[in-house]
Amino acid sequence: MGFNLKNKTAGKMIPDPSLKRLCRIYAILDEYDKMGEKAISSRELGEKTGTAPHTIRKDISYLHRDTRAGSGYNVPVLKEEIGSRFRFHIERRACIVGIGKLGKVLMDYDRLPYNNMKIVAGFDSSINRIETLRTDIPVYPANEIPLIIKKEKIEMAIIAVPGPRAVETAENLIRAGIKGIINFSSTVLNPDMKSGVNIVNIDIIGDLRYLAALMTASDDALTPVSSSAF
Amino acid sequence: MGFNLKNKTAGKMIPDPSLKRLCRIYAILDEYDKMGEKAISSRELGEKTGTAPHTIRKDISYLHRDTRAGSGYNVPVLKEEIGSRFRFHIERRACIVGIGKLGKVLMDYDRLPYNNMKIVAGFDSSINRIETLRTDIPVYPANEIPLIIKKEKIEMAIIAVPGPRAVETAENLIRAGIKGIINFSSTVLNPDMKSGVNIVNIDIIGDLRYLAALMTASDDALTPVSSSAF
DNA sequence: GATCACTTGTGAAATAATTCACATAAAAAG
DNA sequence: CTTTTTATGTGAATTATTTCACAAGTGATC
Repeated sequence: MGFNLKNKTAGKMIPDPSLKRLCRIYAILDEYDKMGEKAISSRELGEKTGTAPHTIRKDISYLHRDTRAGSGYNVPVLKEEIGSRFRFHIERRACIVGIGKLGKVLMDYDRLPYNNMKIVAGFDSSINRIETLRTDIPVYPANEIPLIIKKEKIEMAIIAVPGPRAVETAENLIRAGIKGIINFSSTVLNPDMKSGVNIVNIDIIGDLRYLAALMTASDDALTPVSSSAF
Repeated sequence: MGFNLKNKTAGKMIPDPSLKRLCRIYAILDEYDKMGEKAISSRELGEKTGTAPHTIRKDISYLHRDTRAGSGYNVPVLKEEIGSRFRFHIERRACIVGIGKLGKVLMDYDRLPYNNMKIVAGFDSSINRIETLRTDIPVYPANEIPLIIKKEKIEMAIIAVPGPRAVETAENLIRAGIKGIINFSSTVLNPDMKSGVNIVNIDIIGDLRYLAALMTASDDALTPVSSSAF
C-alpha cells in the first residue's frame, strides 16, 4: 500500500518504501543545510542512506517537482519541498504514555522538539511513580487521558507501556481522538482500518532478533545480506 | 535481497520481509508457549502481527517443515523449529558503545538477556562519565574497544553514540572483529559489502517523521495506510 | 561556442513480494 | 462411518518495487 491521494490536487501515489526513504532524505538535507552545503547529488544521498542512486531519483520523482536536470539537487529547495509536502514544519502536539525508563528518556529527548514534536503531557498508571517524578512536562494518571488529550489538543501519542498494556492503551488513546501512534511496546499494534489512526510500531527486540537471524546466516557461510530495519 | 543459503543442506532462500516476520512470529509463539497454549492458527498469528494469514503461511512454508495440515501450528514445536533454524537459543555476547541516556537504558534492559543477548561490556569516550557510572556491567574507555572485544569474545555491538560519531565507531568495531551491529544513532550505517558484518539501523526520528508524513495524508483526507516500521 | 563530464527524470523492463486458489489433511459433528 | 468445518502448504497469478537505459539539461574547460 502507499500514500494514496484521493483528492485531485496532486494526483499520484507514493509507495510506502519510497515514503520512508524520503523521510531519511529529508534528515540528510537538513544536515547538509546546517553545514551550509548548497547542493547534493543522488549519488551522495544514496551513499548516506544506503540506497542505490536510481532509487533515490525515483523516490524524489514522485514529488513531481520542476527542476532543471544536470546539476545536483538544491539542498534548501528540496528540503523545503519535502517538508511542505509532508508538513514537517507544523508542530505536532504529543504525549508519552508509560513513564518508565524508556518513557523518561523520550521525554527529555531534545531531538523531538527539534523535529517539531512538542511533548506536552505524560501519562502513567502508577500514582506512586507520578509523585516521585521530577520533570518539566506535567505527568498525569492514565485515567485522565481522555480529558487531557482534548484539553491540550494532543494529536500524537508515544506508547512506552509494557507489552500486555499496549492494546488497551491504544484503544483508550484512539477513543480520546488521537490521530497517530508510535508504539515502542513489545506488542504489535495493527491499525484498525475503520479508525483512520496511523500507527508505527518500533520493535526493538524484534530488530535484535532479526540481526541475530542475519548473523546466523553468516555463521553458516551463507550469503550475508544488506539490510535495514527502517 | 534475502537469506541466501549457499550450502546444499537446505536449498531455498527466505525473502527479507519474511525473515523479519518470522522473528515476530517467534515472539508470539514464545508468549503463547509461556501461557501454556498448545496450538495457534495462521489466522491468529496474522492478527497478532498485523499480516494476512496467507502471508504467515507462506513465511512459515520457507522453513520446509513436515507437518500435517488441518489443525493449527503446534506452538512449542514451531517455536523450536524457528529458534533452532536461526539459532535464537545460542547466547550472543554483546557490548554497548555510548553510555548516554539511551545506552544506560539498554544496559539494564532485562529483555536483552531474556533474548539471549548478554551485555558484557560498555564503552564510552568520556572518562568523566565512566568514573561516575554505577553499573553492574564494566564500562571501558572507547580506546579499549579492540582489546576488550577480543578478550571478552564479543560478537555483537549496540551503537548508541551521537550521529556524527557513528561511522568511526562502526569502523572501529568492525576492525576489532565484531560480526553484527545494531545502530541507534541518527546516522544510517550501510553495511560494507566486503566486511560481511550485518547491520540493522534503528532510526527513531526517521520513524517519527514517517508517522508525521502518514498523518499528513490523513489530514488531507487521503487514504491512511497500514504501516509498520519493522 | 563546442566538447566533455557530469547530472536528473522517467517510461519500460526486470525482479521481488504478496495474494490467490485449491489440493490435501485433520478433527468435530451428525 | 460420513459429512462438514476448518486447517495448512504451495505453485501460479497478481501486484508492488527496484533497476535499467537513455533522453535531456547543466556547468566547466579549452
